[in-house]
Amino acid sequence: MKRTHSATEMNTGLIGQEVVLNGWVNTRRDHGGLIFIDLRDRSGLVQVVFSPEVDTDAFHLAEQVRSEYVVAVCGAVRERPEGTENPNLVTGKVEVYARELLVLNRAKTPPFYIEDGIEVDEVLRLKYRYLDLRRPEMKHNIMMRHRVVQKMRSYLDERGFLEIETPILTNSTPEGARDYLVPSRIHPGQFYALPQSPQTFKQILMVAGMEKYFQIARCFRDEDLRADRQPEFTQLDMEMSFVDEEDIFTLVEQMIAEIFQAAGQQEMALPFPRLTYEEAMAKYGSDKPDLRFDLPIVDLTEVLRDVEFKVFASAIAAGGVVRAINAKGCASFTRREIDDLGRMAVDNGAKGMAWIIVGDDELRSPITKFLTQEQIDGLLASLDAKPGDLLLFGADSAPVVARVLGFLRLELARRLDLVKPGQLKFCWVLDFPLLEYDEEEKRYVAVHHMFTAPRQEDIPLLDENPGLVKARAYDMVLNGTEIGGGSIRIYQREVQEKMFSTIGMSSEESQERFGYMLEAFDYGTPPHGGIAFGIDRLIMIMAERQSIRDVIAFPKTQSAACPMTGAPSDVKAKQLRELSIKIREK
RNA sequence: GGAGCCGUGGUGUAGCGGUUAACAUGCCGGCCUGUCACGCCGGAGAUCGAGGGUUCAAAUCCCUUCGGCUUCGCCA
Repeated sequence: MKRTHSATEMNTGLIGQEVVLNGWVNTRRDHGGLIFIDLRDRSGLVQVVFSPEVDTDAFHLAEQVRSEYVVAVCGAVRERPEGTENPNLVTGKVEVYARELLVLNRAKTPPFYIEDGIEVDEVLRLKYRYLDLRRPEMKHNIMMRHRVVQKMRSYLDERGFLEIETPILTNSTPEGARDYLVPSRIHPGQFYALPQSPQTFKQILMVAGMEKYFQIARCFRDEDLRADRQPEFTQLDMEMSFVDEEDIFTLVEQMIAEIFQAAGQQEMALPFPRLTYEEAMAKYGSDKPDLRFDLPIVDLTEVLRDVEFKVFASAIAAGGVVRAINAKGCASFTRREIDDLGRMAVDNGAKGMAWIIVGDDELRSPITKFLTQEQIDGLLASLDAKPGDLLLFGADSAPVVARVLGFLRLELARRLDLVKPGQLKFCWVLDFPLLEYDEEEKRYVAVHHMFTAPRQEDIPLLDENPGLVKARAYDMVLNGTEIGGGSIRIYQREVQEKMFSTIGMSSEESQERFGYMLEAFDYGTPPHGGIAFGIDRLIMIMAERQSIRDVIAFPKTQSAACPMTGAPSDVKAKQLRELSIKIREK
C-alpha cells in the first residue's frame, strides 16, 4: 500500500483512476451506513468514502478508526455527487471510494485539536510540538520558512556567493550579549562560547580571499526572552569584499523582493526609502520606525523658542526640545483617555504630557494660557492642526522626547487601528552614531559593534569627540521591526586598534582577544562589508504571526526551557567531574 | 532584577465564602447511506497549579511557591 499520490493531488483529472493514499485521519463522520474520513497528509485534505457496497471489510475497519490514526487507503477517485461538493477544500470536487483500508498505526486522542486557530496553553503545544506542527497554519509557517531559505541560497549562489560554515565552539567575546558557555574537558577550567554571530570568522574569510560568503547561521545569546527573541536564532549572514554600501543595498533589496515574491506576496517598489538615524529618531521617535502609518513627530523648538510656559522653557533652556504629535481626529478622546496616555508618557520617562484639543472654534488645553497667539498659530500651522485634532506634546532632552513620543505614536496607531493587515513598509536606517557614552561603564561603547567602520572623514573625531563619529552601518527595517543590519568594516590594523582603544580596551586585552584578527589585517585584507538578516523575525512578519515561536519548529519558553525534551536538565556527577565543574550551593 | 495578566474535567471557559462545581467541545456507547463544525439519544470524566493560613465552611479571602504569557531592564 505505497502511496501513489498526495491528498491534494486528487482532482477531476484523476476521476476513474485507482489511487493509494497514506496519511492521518483528520476527522471521521460515521453515518451508520456510510462513513466519511478526511484524510490528511502534508499537502492537505481529501475526503475518503467508505461504503459497504464497495467493500464491507474496509467499511467495518473504518468504523474502528479514530482521529490521527495513520492509514493507507486504496480506492478509485470519483466525482462527488451533484450538490455534495465542498468549496472549502481544494479537493472538494472529488472523493476517493475506499476499496481497501490498512491501519498503519493507531493513535491516542490528541490533547488539543489538530486545526487552525486553537486557543491552547502554549506549553501544551510545545510539549506535543509534533501534534502542533500537524496543524495547517504551523505546517504552512515551516514550509514558508523552507521556501524562503531555499530562495536565499539560490539567489546568493547565482551571484557567486559561497556557503561556508563557521565554528559553533568558539571564543567568548567581550561586549555584546551574555555568552552561552561550553566547558572544555580537555582544558579544565576553560570554556568555549557559542557564537553570538559569526562576525569575526566572516571577516577572516574575506582576508582568506573568499570574496563573497554567506551562511544560514545559528546564533546564541543568553539574554531574557521576548515574543521576538529566542536564545538561539537563525541569521542569513553575508559578507563581501570590495563593496560599498550601495552594492549591499542593491543586492539585498532585490533578494528581499524575490523572497517575498516566492512566498506569494505582491511585488514591491525598489529601492527602499532611506532615513538617517537622526531623522528616524526625530520624526518617528525610533531607530526602527513603523512606516505603515504617518503620525509624524513635529519639532516645535524654534516656534516656541521664547515661550514663557515653564515646562517648555526649561526644556529648551537645557538644550532640549519641544515636539508634538497631531493625533488626527482624536479631539473626542475623553479626559480619562488623555490622562491614560499621559501616564504612559510618564512610564516612558516623561515628566508629564501637555495636550491641546482643537475644537471647532476654540482650543481646550491646560497650557494655551501660557502661550502667545503667535506661538499658538505657529504650532497649529507646524502640526497642520484642524478642528477635531488632539495635539500631544513632549518637552525634555531629545532622546527622552523621542522615546516618549515614539511610544505614543505606536500607541495611537493601535488605538486608531491604523495598521491594515498585509502592509509591508521597508526602509533603511543609515548614519548611526559609531559610539555612545555608557554612563555606567564610564566609557564609549560601540553602537553596532567594534568592527564597524567609521566614516572616513570622521576618523579624526575619534580623538576629539567620539560621540559625533558616524558609522558606516545600516539597518533594514520592516513594519517597525529591525530585520537586518550590517556595516562596512574596518579593514586596516591601525583603525581597528584605534577603535579598540576608543572603547577603552587596553592593547594587552585587544591583543589577547583579537590579536589573530589584527595580525590577519597585516596580510592583505580587502575592504569588505556585510549584513545579517534575522530569519525568524522575517518569517514571522511574512507569516503575520505575533511571535517567532510560531515560525521555529522547536522553540523555547520564556524561561528558555523546552517542554518537550525537558531541557535544560541535570547531568550526571561523572559528566561534571570530567569537566572539572562543581555546582555551587545556592 | 522589576511590573502586569493568567492557571477549574482531555481542551477552552463559567462560577469568586455554603452549588450534586456549570457550559461548550472532545472522549466512550447506541442509532443513522451524502456528511464535511454531520445529526440525534445516553454515559464517563475535574476536588479547582502546589503548599500553608483565615473561617463552622475555601475553587472563591490572605501568604508563599511553581509554571506560562506580555513587558521594562538586558539583547554590540
